[in-house]
Amino acid sequence: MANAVTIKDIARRVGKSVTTVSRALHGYSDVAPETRELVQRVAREMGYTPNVMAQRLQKQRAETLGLILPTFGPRFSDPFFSEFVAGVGNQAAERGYDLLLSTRAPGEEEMVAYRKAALGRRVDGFIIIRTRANDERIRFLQQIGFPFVAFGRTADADGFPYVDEDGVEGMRQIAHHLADLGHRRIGYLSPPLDLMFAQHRLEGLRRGLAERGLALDETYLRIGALTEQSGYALARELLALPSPPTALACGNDLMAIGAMRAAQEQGLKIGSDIAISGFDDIPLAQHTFPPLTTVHQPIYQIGKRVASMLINLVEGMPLAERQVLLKPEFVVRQSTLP
Amino acid sequence: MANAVTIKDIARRVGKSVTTVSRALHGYSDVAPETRELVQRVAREMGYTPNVMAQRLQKQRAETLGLILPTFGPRFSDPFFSEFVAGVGNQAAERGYDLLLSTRAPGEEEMVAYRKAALGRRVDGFIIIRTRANDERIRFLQQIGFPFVAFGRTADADGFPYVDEDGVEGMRQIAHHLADLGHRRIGYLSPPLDLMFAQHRLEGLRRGLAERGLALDETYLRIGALTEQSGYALARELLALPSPPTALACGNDLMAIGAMRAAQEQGLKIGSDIAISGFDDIPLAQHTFPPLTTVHQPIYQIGKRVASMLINLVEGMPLAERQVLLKPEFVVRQSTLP
DNA sequence: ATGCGCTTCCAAATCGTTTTGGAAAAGGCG
DNA sequence: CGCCTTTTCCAAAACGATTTGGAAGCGCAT
Repeated sequence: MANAVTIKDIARRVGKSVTTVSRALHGYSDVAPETRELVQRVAREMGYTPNVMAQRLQKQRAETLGLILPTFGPRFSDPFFSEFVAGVGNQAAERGYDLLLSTRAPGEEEMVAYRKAALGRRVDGFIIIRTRANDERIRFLQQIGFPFVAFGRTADADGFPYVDEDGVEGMRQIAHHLADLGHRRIGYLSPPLDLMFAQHRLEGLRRGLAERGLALDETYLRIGALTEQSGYALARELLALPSPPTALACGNDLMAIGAMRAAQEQGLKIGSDIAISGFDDIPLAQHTFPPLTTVHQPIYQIGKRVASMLINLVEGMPLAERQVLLKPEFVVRQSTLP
Repeated sequence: MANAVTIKDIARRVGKSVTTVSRALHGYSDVAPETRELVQRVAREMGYTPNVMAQRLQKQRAETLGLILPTFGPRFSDPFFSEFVAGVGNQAAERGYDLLLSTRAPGEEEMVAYRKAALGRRVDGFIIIRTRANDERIRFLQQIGFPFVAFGRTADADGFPYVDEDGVEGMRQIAHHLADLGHRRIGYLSPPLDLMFAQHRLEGLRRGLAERGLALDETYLRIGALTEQSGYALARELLALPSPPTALACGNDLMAIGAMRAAQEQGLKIGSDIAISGFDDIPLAQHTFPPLTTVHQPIYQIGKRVASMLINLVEGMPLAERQVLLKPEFVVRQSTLP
């Protein structure tokens, strides 16, 4: 690795001070046009690239956004995350920011990671995802006054900036859909209820059913992890009941995929024998057999939007909207149709 | 955001020089035990956290690994990547490194991203994934002598450090498996052949079939993207042939999932009417219906390993093995069994 | 008293930028 | 010529840490 060209090298080469070189490179008006061009030419010739650490130290900004994915266990592979990360990353890049990524299971170590990154000024702000009803991460960042934008809300309607999709509304539509198809025994596989979106979706289901004069039968309610594995196991339980549900709503697409397998293993024809729905509309949802009825979340766009808001926040620009609640888009596919 | 505590503040508080404080905090032997303890106590009390940018500037190290995911289009969601990223990220964290993540479509902009991150010393080294037969990224990094470790190889067996799984061997086993089941009309959906692993897998298939006295019928060979979408479209083409294949090997699991849907839409029973295999063994492969026969890649472990090698490289430690070729593990599930 | 070796400390340089607060030179004008 | 502006430049400070190269103080042997 050849030794890097610094601004000092350029200064020596063109016979000017480092100040002048720096200002020339940034197009300040107090440097003569010829000097500016000379400096810029020489800089290009010498292959100068600014040392980012030095710039950051001086500017007192990390030009970096932090994103810590809450994951459990190594075999983590939520398609949801990759798309969100892509959105955040691209938006960040567009505005000259880096993306610092970690994965950490919720808990002690997770908080250490936040503390270190925030207090060591490794990042200028955080993006929080998978908000919890009572979210320690958010509490910490609020307490030290560190910038962040959340994808999701918390239980106490605090004033922090967020983007979220209206999960109540989304699941309400699924409830209507299933009820209108004539289903009366409707099961629900819920993600853990400390996750805020899980509460919203459950509430949406309840409300939607109530609006059709139905109530959620608690024997058909199961709570598990956000994985195919868990969806599979819980669906098997429900299908083994003496009078099993005829429709199965799932808290996310991954659980729905697991549920589909469970149903297919029992020889059920999905759509006609049993209706199954998901939530999120991951790319895969179009490619299950049959394709999955679900609620779309424009997750890539949300990633971009959250990143953009955070950068505005960090740079002290005004936020057009501090709190964004997106209308969900219900997508009917064959998995709920006879 | 309260103003940060610096080493200077501590120095003033304990009435010592910054040198002493710095050395006390790092446990140097030339500071009196009482001083050391005093300094450390005060540092804790004042909530001191070192400013990472300053440390990095001084140490001339970014303590950061770079990973640029090559992706096409926004709707990117390869479960493969998320797991790899988790492996890299966790290993990096364990050894005190950050992970700088971007996504960029192969091409001009991608190279700009590499150039900027490398020459601006934003990162200490790169992890290269999805190696191309003729890989510009690798050529560039070799040329400037910048540390990197690849997941995958290139066409010219250059001496750079890598970890890879033996795709030839993996696909050979699939070929044997399908041939031994009696299949004679075997189709193959290949990823683009500029991807090195696609070449290996195709070669493996050819070799495996040859070892059973068979040849790959070129009319059954289709090349497309690494997505369900593409697998679906190509499988439909093959199934529409006058005498369609009875087995379909796919270059990765995502393509296989698309192919499964195409087959199921035609009313074929997967396993008995048509055999379908994938490659990678993403978590989802266990949860398709029927579960997918595939070749396992310990992708999380590979991520950890690659990161670990890169850190060793960056820190000038010796590499136990510079080039690692893993034996693949063939996983038979129901998608190829009658 | 002198010299030597420890222990403990620190001023100053360094990393590579940006910014501050002038200063010198050049040109215009009475 | 003397004065005022404008243009063009730069020395030095700053960002927050680490490292280098001593120096001071002390006890002990000579």
